[in-house]
Formats: sequence, C-alpha cells, structure tokens
Amino acid sequence: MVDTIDRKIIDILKINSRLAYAEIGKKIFLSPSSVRERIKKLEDTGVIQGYSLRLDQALMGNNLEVFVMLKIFSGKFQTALTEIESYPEVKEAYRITGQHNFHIRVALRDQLHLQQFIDKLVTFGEPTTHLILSRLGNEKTL
Amino acid sequence: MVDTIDRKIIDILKINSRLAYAEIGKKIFLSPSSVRERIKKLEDTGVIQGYSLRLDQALMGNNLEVFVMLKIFSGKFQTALTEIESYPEVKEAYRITGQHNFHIRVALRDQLHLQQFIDKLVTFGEPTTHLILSRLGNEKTL
DNA sequence: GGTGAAAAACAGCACTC
DNA sequence: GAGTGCTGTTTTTCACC
Repeated sequence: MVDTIDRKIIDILKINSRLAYAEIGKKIFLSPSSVRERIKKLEDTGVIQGYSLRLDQALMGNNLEVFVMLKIFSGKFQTALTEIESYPEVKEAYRITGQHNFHIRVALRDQLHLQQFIDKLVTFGEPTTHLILSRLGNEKTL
Repeated sequence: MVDTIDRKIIDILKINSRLAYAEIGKKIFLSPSSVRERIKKLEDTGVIQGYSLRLDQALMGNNLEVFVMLKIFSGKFQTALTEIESYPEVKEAYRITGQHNFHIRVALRDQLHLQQFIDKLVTFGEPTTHLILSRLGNEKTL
C-alpha cells in the first residue's frame, strides 16, 4: 500500500511539508503531477492525516514544558477525556498502559501557570509531573 | 513579539500548514502579502521551526506505538544521545527530570520489532515501556 | 506515470498609513 | 513598522496521452 517512493515522499514532507511538488519531484526524479497524485492518494487513504508545524515553545512565551502522567479517579474517566481535550496547554495526549491512564505533554508560561494547571487536573486524577529539559532531533514526525 | 494576529495565523497553520496565504488571509481579514510577511518573520525569528505532517502510524505498517522511559547507565550518556538520535523508530525524544533521563515515543511493526528495539536500548540504559492505546485530539502541534 | 496549457499562488518591491 | 497592490515567475490543477 505504501511503497518505497511513497516513503521517500513522506520522509521529505516530514522535514518540510510546505515544499512544492516540483521540488519534491526533483529530489526523487518524478514529475510534479505524479508527486501530487501520490500525495493525494496518501491523504485519501488516511496515511497522511494532515500538515502541521514545529514551534519554538519558548519563543511562543511558554518557558516551561512538562510531561504529566495521569492516574484517573474511578468514575472520572469520561470527565478526564473531555477536560484533557479542552486544555490549550496540552500539546499531545495519549492513553497508555501501566500505572497511569494518560500521558500528556504540556506547554506553560511559568511555574505559576503550571501550578494552576495541576490544580485543574487534581479534580479528576492524580498527576505525576516531569520537566522537559530539552528535545532531541527536531526533524521528526508526529 | 508574537501578537494576537500571529497567534491566529499559527493556530490556522497548526491545523493545516499547507493552506495558501490567501486562504489564511480570508479567515483573519488580512491580505495575502501581509500573511506572507508575518509568516516569514515568524520563520526568521525561529518561532516557526518548520513544517511537518501527521501520519497514521498503523497505516504506515507500524501497529505498535510505545513510550519508553530510559534510565541511562553511568558513563553511557553520550552513547545514549547518539544512539537515540539515530533510530528511525524514534518519533520524539526528550530529556526529562525524575527517575529516568529520557522519554521517547517509538513506532514499531510488531512485538518482535519491539523486542529487538529493547535489546538495543539495554546496552546503555534501563528501559521502562508503556504501550500507547490511542492518541487524543489529532489536531495539535509539536 | 508523463505532458501541456490555463488558473492559481508565490516572491519581491514600491507605495501608503 | 505594518499593511496593501502590482508584476513577473513559479506552482498547481486539470484534461488528455
């Protein structure tokens, strides 16, 4: 379903999804229209779910990035789901196996903001927080 | 530095970074050239670090996604850094505070692939693995 | 998968406020 | 400094081979 050429295109789009089809074509020796058709097919079949961007959270005014693992209180699962989805601070959220039910990455302005955020979480679960010191290799995908 | 209009543009690009400047302009009542100028400035100042895409890892042939927390053996820190960066299975990697030194998200084909991956990690650290059951709200940013 | 032509989008710059 | 309009160039989008 996803062949070698598709993978090459995807690898290029990972690094820069705004590249012109013609530019992508040059790299893999394919005409712009063929590149476009393949990308369209990848979109239609759902392999490519969308196009996003990498941001510098510090320059966005968020000087604090943390992971929060959440152990949800019994009966609060649905609440947790809706709440987590609604917070703009949450950049990624996953349901996971293990001691905790959710794993989220959060971008915050400062310690006070973190405190306020934690205060919201404790109403439906028990959070464990880890600070993010740095991110490795910034050219990967979602 | 990043004002309200910039934030609106960023929010639009988060959802679809391939939108034309004219389309973005329509949404926020700004001319295409102004949108273009603002985006260029955001790129130049480093707020926007690049453009990427959201993939369906299952459709990419990776039916297993996991988080791995790594406690690096003493003296193996530099090795860990280089190794982690080099694995194509690693989709995101962070240095964090707490019991573990690294937190990585990994996409794998199957259980065997996971086993082989873990085998590589144990040479420089102690891994703790959590399966990812699902991802919430797929329209967020890196 | 490629080609070619029309339509759209982009990049650069001069101009206004 | 920020926004707009204009212009040449590039890219996209088709129908068709």
